[in-house]
Order: sequence, then structure tokens, then C-alpha cells
Amino acid sequence: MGRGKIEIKRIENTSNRQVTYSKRRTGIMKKVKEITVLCDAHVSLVIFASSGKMHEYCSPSTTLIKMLERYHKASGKKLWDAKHENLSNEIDRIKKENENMQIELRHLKGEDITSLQYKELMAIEDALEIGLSNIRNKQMEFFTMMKRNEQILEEENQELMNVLRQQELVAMEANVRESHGGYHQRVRDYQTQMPFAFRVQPIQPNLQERL
Amino acid sequence: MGRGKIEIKRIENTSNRQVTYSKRRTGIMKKVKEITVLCDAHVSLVIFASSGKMHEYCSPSTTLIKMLERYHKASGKKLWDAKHENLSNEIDRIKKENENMQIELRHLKGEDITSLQYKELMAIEDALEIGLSNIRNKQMEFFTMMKRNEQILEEENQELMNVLRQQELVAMEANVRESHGGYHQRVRDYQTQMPFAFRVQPIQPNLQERL
DNA sequence: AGCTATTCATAAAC
DNA sequence: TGTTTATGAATAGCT
Repeated sequence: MGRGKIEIKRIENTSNRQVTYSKRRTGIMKKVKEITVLCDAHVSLVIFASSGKMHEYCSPSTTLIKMLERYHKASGKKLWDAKHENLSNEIDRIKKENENMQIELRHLKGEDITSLQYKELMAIEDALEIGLSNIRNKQMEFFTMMKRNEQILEEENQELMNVLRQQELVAMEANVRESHGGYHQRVRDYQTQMPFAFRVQPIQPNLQERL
Repeated sequence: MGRGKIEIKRIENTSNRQVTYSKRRTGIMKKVKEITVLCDAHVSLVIFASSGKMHEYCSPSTTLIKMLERYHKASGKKLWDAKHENLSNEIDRIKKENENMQIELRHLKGEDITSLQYKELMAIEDALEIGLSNIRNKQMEFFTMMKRNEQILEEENQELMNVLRQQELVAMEANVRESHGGYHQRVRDYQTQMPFAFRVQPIQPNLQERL
């Protein structure tokens, strides 16, 4: 029911999918309200977009909680206990995962290794060496970056010095020619002559914060 | 959408109402399945007819219980008691812990380090070096243990060889003196003469399993 | 967010 | 209930 028929399968184009979701959700909400009124049905609808945003509808004569109680009675499925059990299971699962990670962490830090076998020690050693080499590569990157920066600064310093020296010469000549020139006048002249690149301006402004 | 337009208000004729309920419920179910597939939405729908009969739909990728948990998180409305909330909180807490450990593990393995600052890299390097040194100490222990064991075995071998040679001499002498003695007789004699320490008996019985 | 050409859902009938 | 059919609704593809 549109300009063309569409297959009922996931819409791959994200924005199309979102638009369709929005339109169809509205349509479903409308239908659900209508059946509530027309047939005095009790409806509870909870819908999550793939984005995670939620929308819900619940018939005006009831509440979600009442619906769930009725659901419990009608289906026999225990939602509370099941939920409780689910949560407990998930906690157990995550705790187990947690524990394993903690052991791995400790092993990498060289703790609690008395009970390990030789092969395990070798594996840990390998992991540590790889880690260390990765870290040191990264440090090397920092180092070269700093070196480069240092070099750039040095070159700039040098050039600044040259410019200054040159301008001192100009100023001295000027002084000789017209000894009544004011200080401010001279300063302005320096700035005019100084190439743009060497005016006060931070270079590599984000270097500071990364070290 | 039918032979005539209808007002959206309760259908007074009971059998009409039931028919309409049945048809529209089917339609809604279809729409809901479609939006699930088209837009990978997660939907939970529970409908009670005025007769009390229940129908439900839940997206295949989820369960009503999971939907209710998500509902709880998304809406903030408490659908269950404090006990469940405690469990939920604990899950969140452990998940957080989990995540932190995973990050630490990855860092130690030299992964995901692009965003790290130099000081952090140094700290990780230190940890890795300590770990590596601990692991290598432990390996050294193994090594010395193996060396020691090797030495013990060598010594025992030597002594066994000596004993055997001695007994061969004894046997040869016996053979010479009484050449009609049977094989079993001789074997029993060997065992009687062999010092207790060198009878079949594993030395360092748990060494095997630790390597 | 609107506009239509289309497809779809369904009210009424049996 | 199931089927049919005329009709109103929903919506896919475009702006």
C-alpha cells in the first residue's frame, strides 16, 4: 500500500528504515487504539526502535502492571520469578566473566602465578612481550613527534633570530638617518616587516595536553 | 476500509464486535510482525478480548521479560519490587567493572592505545615490565628445578648402572658355581640383593604433571 | 514534513 | 468461522 509493493524483509537503507518505522508505528498505534474502542479490548503495546527509543500504548482502562498480572493469570508464565531468575543468572554469568578477567589481569601483572604450568607461563610471556612492544611503538611515535616538534621550534627560533637581527639593523639605520623617530613607531615597523608566519601564534597547539 | 466507513466507537452488536475484533487483531498482528522485520524493531503486544481471551506477540529476537527490563530502563517506571531493582543495580555495577577490566586488559595487550596519553603509556609499560619480570622469575624457578631434577636423575642412573654391573658379576659367579640354577631363582636373588632405594618407585612423582 | 499512486485491510455480505 | 468484494486506509517512493 504505497507507490510500490515491498518485500517484508529488513530495509537496508537506514533513513528509509527510520521513516518507514515512524510511519508504520503511527499506523499500528492508531489501529491499536481503534480496536480498544471498537471492541473494548485491552491492549498493551511496547515497541523499541532499532535506535533504542521506546514507544508504548496501553488501553486507558488499564495499566501495564495490571496487564502483566492478567498475562500471568492467562498464560501461567511467571513473569516476576522468571525475571528474578534471569537477573540472577545474568549476574552469575557476568561475575564469572569478571573473575576470569581478573585472573587474566593478575597473571599479566605477574601475580598468582605459582600454580601455573610452564606452557601457560610462556603464553603469558608472549602476551606481555606483544603488549610491551605495542606500547613502546606508541611511545616511539610520541618521541618522534616531540623530536619533530623540537626541530620545528628550533628552526623557527633561528628564523626569528634572523628576522630580529635584520630589523635591528634596519632600526639602527633608521635611527642614524632620522634620530627623532619614536619607540612606538619603530615597533610598528617591525611588525609590518615581520612575515606573517612568525607573528605570535601557537604551533602544534594540542601537543601540550597530550603529554 | 470496508463496504462502508465506520465510526470509531464501541460496536454495540456483540457478534459484529467479535468478528471485527478477530479481523482487526489479525491485521494488527500482521502489521506488528512486519514492522519487526522491516525496521528491526522490538515489539511486545498483549491483547485481551472483552471475552477475556488473550493473544500476544513478541519479536523473535527478544522475550516479554527482556522487553519489560528495557521498558523499565527506558521509562524509569518500576514494574517490580525493590529486590529486582537491587539485582538490576548490581548487574549495572558489575557490567561497569567488567568494562573497566576489559579496557585495562586491552591496554596491557597493547590494543586501543591510540587515545592514551604519554603518562598512561608509561604506567602500562611499568606494569608490563613488572609482569614480565615476575613471569621470567617463575620460569627461572622451573628451569632450576628441571636442572636439579636432571642432575638427580643422572646420579640415580649412574648408581643403577653400578648396581646392575655388580649384580651381573654376582650372577656370572653363581652361574659358574652352579650352572643348573633356573631363571626365576636368579631373578629373586637380584631383588634380594638390590638396595631398597633403587627398587621400582617413582622419584619426584609430581614433576611430570607440572611441566 | 507533505503528496499521491498504489497496495492493503476490512465492513458488509453470504 | 471462511470467502468474496467494494471501499476506505495505510503507506512507499518522491519532493
